[in-house]
Amino acid sequence: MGVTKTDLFTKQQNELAQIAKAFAHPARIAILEILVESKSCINGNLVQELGLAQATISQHLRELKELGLIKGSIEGTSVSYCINSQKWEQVRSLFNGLFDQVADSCDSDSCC
Amino acid sequence: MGVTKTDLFTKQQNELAQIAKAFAHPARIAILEILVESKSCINGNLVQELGLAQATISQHLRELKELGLIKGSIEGTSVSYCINSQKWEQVRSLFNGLFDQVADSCDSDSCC
DNA sequence: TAATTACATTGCAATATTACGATTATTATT
DNA sequence: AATAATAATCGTAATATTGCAATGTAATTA
Repeated sequence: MGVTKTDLFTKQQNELAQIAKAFAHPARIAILEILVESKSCINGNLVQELGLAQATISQHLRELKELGLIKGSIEGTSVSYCINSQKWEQVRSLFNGLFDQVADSCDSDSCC
Repeated sequence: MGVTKTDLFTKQQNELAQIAKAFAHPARIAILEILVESKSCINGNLVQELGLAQATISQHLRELKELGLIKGSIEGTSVSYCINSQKWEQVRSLFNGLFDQVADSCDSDSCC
């Protein structure tokens, strides 16, 4: 029904899925990459860099902000966005927690 | 319009976003975790483990298989699924490629 | 061969996501 | 205060995703 049955899953599973959604769109990946590179914390010239409308970018930024992956601070008439490196580390270990499990269980060649 | 403008982004950005979608649903996370733990490559008793209908699980399995994250082999009347550890490593480094960029650029406290 | 078992596929309804034009704040400048 | 600049929000259309009942398919067993 297009509605995820969150109650069937653990808190961690739901959390990881929620975060993964942030990465599940190329525009948001692009935004994150731009913010990472220009650590000077750029604002809405994202509209120029990417070819999307202002409203669309703003929407993606909000999603990233709601998940805590980025922070935004008002800077004159514009808004300065940047990576929230603390959250970033959390997310990294959330993913690696899953990734590493396979590495652990596959040290021999017991996998198919 | 609900349609992603893939042509605006790089191949890598689209690829990472595509893979991230695999992780963007708790049922698929749960499935992957179960397959990781029971490296003996379990089949559709997933239906019992998770509380979803058989058709729903099958659909999630197909998505994971199409992305190459899991493999399935016919085993009598049932199907044995397991992690594709080769692809798994690729995915891990795809994500870490992004994650590490922040670590690199934030060694001092130049971030906001 | 008929019945059974285990999955995959199809078709559909409900909800979510993506995108953008238009409008509405908010702050800065004149 | 009026204007400009910048970005958030609203409303809406198009498409995607999630979930399941029903049906189809392939291998196994009686």
